Amino acid sequence: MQGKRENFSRKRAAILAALRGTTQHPTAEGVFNSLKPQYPDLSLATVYRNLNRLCETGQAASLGVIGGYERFDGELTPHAHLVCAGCGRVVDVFRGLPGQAQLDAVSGETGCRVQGVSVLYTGLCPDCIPKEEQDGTAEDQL
Amino acid sequence: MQGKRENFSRKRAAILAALRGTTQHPTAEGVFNSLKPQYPDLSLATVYRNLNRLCETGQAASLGVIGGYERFDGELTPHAHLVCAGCGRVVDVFRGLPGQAQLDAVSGETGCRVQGVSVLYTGLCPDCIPKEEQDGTAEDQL
DNA sequence: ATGTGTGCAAAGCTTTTGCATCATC
DNA sequence: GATGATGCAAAAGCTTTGCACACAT
Repeated sequence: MQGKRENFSRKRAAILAALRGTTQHPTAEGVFNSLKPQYPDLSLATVYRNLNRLCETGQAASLGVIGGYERFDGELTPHAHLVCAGCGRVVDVFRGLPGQAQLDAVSGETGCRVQGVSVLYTGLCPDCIPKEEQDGTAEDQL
Repeated sequence: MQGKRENFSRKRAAILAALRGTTQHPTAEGVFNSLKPQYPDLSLATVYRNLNRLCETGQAASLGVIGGYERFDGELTPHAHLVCAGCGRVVDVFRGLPGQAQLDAVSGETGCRVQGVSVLYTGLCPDCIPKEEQDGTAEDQL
């Protein structure tokens, strides 16, 4: 009642803010956990509902299912991602996207109208490279 | 008794053959359905088990989860894919992969050791382009 | 005989949904 | 009051797993 409209849903705004405030590409449960302290009555269903809604309205994006969980992203600039095989972390990659020439090549090869691309690299993040180099100690750390 | 070993598992061989004999990137259930007539006692669990095993042993590949289902591929040549937004079909794309220069750029930008890439285009296949152009009739055909 | 592969059914897990309630305007 | 958002719990849906039995060498 401050004269300003409450932004419709405080929790939806918080979910979007949580997404924008991290580069971790969290899962629904990750978002839920990060918000739970501040919103003790938050429900996982609400997080799912709003995450989907934010994606539909173009305010957020989904990376798709990685390792069994759908991961979400608040960064709207076109970019690729790299999943670390060691720790599962997902890092942003701004240089690994196909250029217009490649999109044209795809159109030409397939006869399809290309609308978008999603590029997912696999590799080892800087933290996990040394672990891998020592030996096979880097099996399963979260 | 033919002197030759039975290839260990006839059903596993059939599953791999089914994968290699199509460019449809089927789901587990798709493989199951295509083999069921010939192997009436085939179980979906067997398909899942062998599909996973074939991927682990490098004889097949997984495209990841697309539209809720994991899709599999018997084509081992590195290539990208395009998912048609109209009909859901997945078509092979052999020209849309990042080159070594891009991989190096990713390494340089992120400090990660790049091991692989998976590229997924979105668009409209030749069959669905006209449908889209007429009007919005192309909502939900399988 | 021994080790694998398989069918069946149950369990697992993430995500969605129904419904009653609560908040917002 | 009407519309939209939420919590809770149940349902849904794909995939995995346990176990007993069958098959291959």
